[in-house]
Amino acid sequence: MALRVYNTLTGEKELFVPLTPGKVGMYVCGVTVYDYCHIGHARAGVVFDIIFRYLNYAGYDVTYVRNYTDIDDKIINRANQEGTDYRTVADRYIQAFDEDMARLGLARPTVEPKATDHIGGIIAIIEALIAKGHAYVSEGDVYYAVETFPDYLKLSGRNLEDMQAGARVEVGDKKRHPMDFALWKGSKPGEPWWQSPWGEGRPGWHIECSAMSMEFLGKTFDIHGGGKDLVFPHHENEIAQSEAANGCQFVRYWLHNGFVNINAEKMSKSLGNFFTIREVLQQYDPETLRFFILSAHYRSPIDFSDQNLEEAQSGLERMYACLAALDDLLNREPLAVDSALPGGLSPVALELQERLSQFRHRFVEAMDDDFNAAQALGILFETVRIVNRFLAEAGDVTPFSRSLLAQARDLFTETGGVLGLFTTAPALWLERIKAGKACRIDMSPEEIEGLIAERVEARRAKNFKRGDEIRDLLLAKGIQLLDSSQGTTWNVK
RNA sequence: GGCGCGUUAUCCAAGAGGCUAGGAGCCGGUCUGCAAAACCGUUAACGUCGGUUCGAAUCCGACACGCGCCUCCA
Repeated sequence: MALRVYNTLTGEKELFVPLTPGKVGMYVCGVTVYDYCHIGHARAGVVFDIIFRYLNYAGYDVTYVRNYTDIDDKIINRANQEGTDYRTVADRYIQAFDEDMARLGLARPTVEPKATDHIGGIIAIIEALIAKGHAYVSEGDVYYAVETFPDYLKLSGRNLEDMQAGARVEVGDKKRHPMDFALWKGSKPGEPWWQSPWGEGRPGWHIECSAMSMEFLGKTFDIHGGGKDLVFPHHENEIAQSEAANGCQFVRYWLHNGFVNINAEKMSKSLGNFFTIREVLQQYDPETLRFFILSAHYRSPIDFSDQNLEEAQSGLERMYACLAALDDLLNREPLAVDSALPGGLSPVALELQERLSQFRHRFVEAMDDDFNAAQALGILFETVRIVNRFLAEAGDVTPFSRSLLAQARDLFTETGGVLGLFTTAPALWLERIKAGKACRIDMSPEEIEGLIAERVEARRAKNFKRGDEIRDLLLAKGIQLLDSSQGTTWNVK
């Protein structure tokens, strides 16, 4: 099997063939830095993170570019509101973005360019477009003339007439066609500006991505990604700019991730139904959020809700608990005698051996099918079950069973590396989850320990009534007692 | 209005002509003084109506419902 990806441009899954064998150039639209990132940004970040990781895993030498758009109307507006300058606003939210993405465990892209560091490249493309008759100057602004580019709207599969039918496009005097868009905007007093052949001004939205992708990846490159909402107008306009300026294909494979929904509706600023990443991370572990995102295919919509996050956490806990059990066992000394001759293996051991031998192949098959992480997680879960079964049956550890379990552990580490999971020592992670939940109760650990001690006494005296009373009392406060042969511990439900 | 996507069991969610997806839950078991937790086992589904086919969740058509883009958006 080979990697197949869904290409928005053709509307089909296609065999992935890079421009240069063994190498991949990938550009993903980052963010406009004027506010904190929300869960939608988290999804886009995580989705393209695992695409990046998987391409690396598959042996490609990947150049991954993810930009910051650090000059834009919204940034200027924000700066004006605060009585500061655009640079202060942009730098603040670049830093916030970096913090959020780091917490989500994203690998750093190869390059993370800023639009304002590429004004020269931007101006060069605009000049080329004007020279070729695709753009025109109008009162200090420069506009792209969409009618000069026959392929316009090929990505979103529309045509100019349909777009205008129900369109809410203002017909400005400055534009020749209502769909024309700004490449360069003349600056008003007090606004940031750069010197250009058309006077003082700043780039429009879209052109920065054409400039930065060309700078780092060339005129034609393999993968361009972003959220579905960028298909029109952003990516459509990028195509128009780059292909008209360079006279060659811009991007070979267009990949777009689906939205994050709240109650089956798109999360968006205008609807006011969004959660920032930092808000959510106050309540949920970052890896839980990542796991939640990976539990659905990247192109499908995903519904953000407490129930779904709780379920994600349960699932991830199940995996981590298995890993913790594995680690625990692997840290023990195996028996010297190797009783388990292959012919004498138990059915469970045989099944585990069989599963492990297929594991990598099945994982790759899932990921090769348009990065189907949800299916890959299913394979991990199946392996967890068989490992648990083996663990429950295995008495003493023999060198042979130990090698099987070590193999399982290595496979989890390997595939976890692709999915960005299992980055924490399992016992530590489980402990952290427990501690996080403990913050929600209104009882001190001392009080709890005191009651547990009383209950131990009562049970020793066969006063089960009192013992159960204490148990119920604690449970009512969300504290769950865990009795074991080693004694009683507790956690928060 | 134009263009596109989706509908899988109680819930979340893969799959895309014949092959156990998976998770959470329910139920049963192991454990326990009884429970809980943990682990194991188990259950059930393809929106409606037609069509193609030996065979349809899967392909085709119609319909219903939901959603998205067409304004800034990941």
